[in-house]
Amino acid sequence: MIQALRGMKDLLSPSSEKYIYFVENCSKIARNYGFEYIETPILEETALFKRSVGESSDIVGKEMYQFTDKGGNDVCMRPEGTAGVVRAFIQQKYDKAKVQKKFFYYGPMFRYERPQKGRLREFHQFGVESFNQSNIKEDASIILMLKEMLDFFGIGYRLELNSLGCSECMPAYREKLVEFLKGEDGICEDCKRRRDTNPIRVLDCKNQRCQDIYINAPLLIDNLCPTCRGDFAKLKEILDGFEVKYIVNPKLVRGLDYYNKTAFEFVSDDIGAQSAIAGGGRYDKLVEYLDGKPTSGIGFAMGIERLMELIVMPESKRVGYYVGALCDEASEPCFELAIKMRKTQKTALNYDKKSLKAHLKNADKQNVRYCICIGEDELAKDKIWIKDLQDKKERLISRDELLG
RNA sequence: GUGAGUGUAGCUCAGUUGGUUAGAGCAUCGGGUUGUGGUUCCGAGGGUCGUGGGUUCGAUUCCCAUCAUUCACCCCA
Repeated sequence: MIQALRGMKDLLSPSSEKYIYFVENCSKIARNYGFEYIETPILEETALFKRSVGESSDIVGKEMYQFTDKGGNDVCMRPEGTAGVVRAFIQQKYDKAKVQKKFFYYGPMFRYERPQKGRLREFHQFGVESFNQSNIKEDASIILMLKEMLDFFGIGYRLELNSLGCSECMPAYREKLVEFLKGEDGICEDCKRRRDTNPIRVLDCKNQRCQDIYINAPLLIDNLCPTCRGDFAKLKEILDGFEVKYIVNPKLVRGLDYYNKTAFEFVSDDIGAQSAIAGGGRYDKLVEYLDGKPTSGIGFAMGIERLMELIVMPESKRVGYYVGALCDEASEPCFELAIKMRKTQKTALNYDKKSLKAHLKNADKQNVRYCICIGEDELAKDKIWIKDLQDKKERLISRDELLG
């Protein structure tokens, strides 16, 4: 038997219904905030991700679905959504036009990882990107929008906030941290490796011994330049004004290299170890890295599979019709009737002649509102038997009455 | 990539101290006298006990390998 590849899942009802419910409602909210739908290719040149996500990240280092296509191009299946949107932004020359643009997207992402709870090789994200909005109010409104989405679905979460600094303050801090780490030999092997590749990452190491050591580590939040410090204070002020609860986590780092300044993460305690349900932040240098004109950017992405674990669908009401024949002679009329009804109504049709009991059972199982049956009596009277499964009333009506 | 756990019916699982016809619940289908559902009662179908090898008179059970899957580390949404 051929089965789906490891870490790849088919999406069937009821999960598929939940997926649509999720993206439709998120899309609606995003549109209210002025975002427009964008779709970018799943396959992109490998260089795009190497330069945006960053070669130091594990995503690029070892998790990408990378291969050479038949034309000899080095290509990748996208591991995240931002890079492609930024590429499209530049390709449309919006950077040169200096226009403000807001996009939302959703779709599959690919990372070659070992699957576990909340982590698949093909997974789906819903994300937004906003360009040319350097005002800190945009950071705030994006967080407010994300909060609104999660609140809509009744999802519980914790919001963590940090500032990663900018090109003014970050490099100096990084050196300070590396200096601190040089004197600490008690840290774990992973942290020793990170010390060279991506020192900021040591701060969110899960090893308790490391964390004990890092209590004394310098924190970026204490080393911000005046602009970053001011913006971060302003952001907190706005969020306070809207009564958004958050905690400042000075050890929050984002996994992708392109982030600076505002960084945030929405975390849930109810879905296992992979607890980040949404994450994002500012990336004011990314457009330049990708050969565009200097353009600020900010966005976030949500892990749809992780969110779907937390969403409870509203109870579905009985809707539509079920049509079934009680005798062989009625099967043609039933077929024709159903086809006509389908022009205006959701109509389930059973091709087989069955007992009334069996049809009612089927109709009930399919959660339709009305069960229609045609048998010898109905054919003789040229009427249609219809029962409302909700209020249990039944009657005989004419064809025209039903279709009209 | 590392570690641990699990593979028995469509699903969730029981069971076999190694021995004849491997069980339950749910789901499916049929029926409970002549055409009435979602909560009933009765019945039926459905399993080469993940795959390959080894030990044994005999393996679904013990051993090894392999594959799949789950969880955790790593990483990240």
